[in-house]
Amino acid sequence: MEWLTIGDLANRSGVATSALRFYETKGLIESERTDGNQRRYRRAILRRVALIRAGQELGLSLAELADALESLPHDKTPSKKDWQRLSRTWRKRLDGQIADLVALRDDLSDCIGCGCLSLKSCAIFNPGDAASDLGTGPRYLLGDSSDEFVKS
Amino acid sequence: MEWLTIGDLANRSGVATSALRFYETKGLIESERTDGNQRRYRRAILRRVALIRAGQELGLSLAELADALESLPHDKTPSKKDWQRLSRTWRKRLDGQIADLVALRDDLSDCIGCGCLSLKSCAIFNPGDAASDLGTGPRYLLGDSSDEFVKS
DNA sequence: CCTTGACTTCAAGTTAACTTCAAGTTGTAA
DNA sequence: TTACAACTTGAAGTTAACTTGAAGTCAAGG
Repeated sequence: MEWLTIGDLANRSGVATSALRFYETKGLIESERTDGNQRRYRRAILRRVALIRAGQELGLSLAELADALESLPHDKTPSKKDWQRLSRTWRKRLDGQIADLVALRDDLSDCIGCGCLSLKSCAIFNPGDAASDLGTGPRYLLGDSSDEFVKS
Repeated sequence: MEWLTIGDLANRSGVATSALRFYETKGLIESERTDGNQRRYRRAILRRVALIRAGQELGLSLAELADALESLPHDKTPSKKDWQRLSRTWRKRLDGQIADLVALRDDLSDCIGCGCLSLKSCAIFNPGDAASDLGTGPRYLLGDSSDEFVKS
């Protein structure tokens, strides 16, 4: 089995054929065509698809992945260097994500203890250090006069 | 300032007025109306909105949040008990998320070391324990004859 | 040769979480 | 009382990552 059909690739990778075609339109993968215009894939494509799924699990968008995979050879298995460069970058990203979540958890733990009866003193209600990469506007939740608390 | 207009709330919470109206259609928040049909919010709404944003940062969908906030009083500040129940649930969720990411990182670290020249032995390429909550289909990436590796 | 499953393209549909727009109404400061 | 910002609703638009459907073509076994 020198070449894989799109069905073969779908079975082997666990990714739907529709998704594979979609990836191709996005420039994430490439294919050769038969005389009858059907896609045929080199076997190295399996690794590439695996990388895409792994990257997605990391939270990368397809656009970011397209970018990251740009630097890898399309036609053959990436070299050790290729892979190390990529995996080190991804590891840093993971470290960051973990750190953010741990910080959030610590804040939340404090909150459980404090009963969280004041917006002013509660870290959860007062981001600023939090992961604000998705935010649209300012997130200042302070400034309330405190008489609205203490109610339990 | 007994009642907040939607503009006030937007400024204080950092959430756009359009989003606040949207939250209302989703049943996440409530409002009274003036004679002229404009929304007026109790000040306790601030905490509720803050909770929504905090929950989103945790990765909860608005639907899940609507569910979680169901159990909290709409009209007044939640009691210490209310809050502790919620925050403990969320903390568990966070713990899980962190554990998943740490596992992924450890796998990735191994990969950096190994140069990752074999799909068969690499944990990243062989999920199964990985967070498969987003997946659509099976994810078996094994079963390649090994002659496609060792290339660097 | 013929059947049938696998393949092709392109357009439109899906979900989440909003935003934007249009057209009209309200609230308030001067 | 008048100007004008802020408010109202409902519909449509946005982005990501795909899926689904329609209508037609290819490949391989019998």
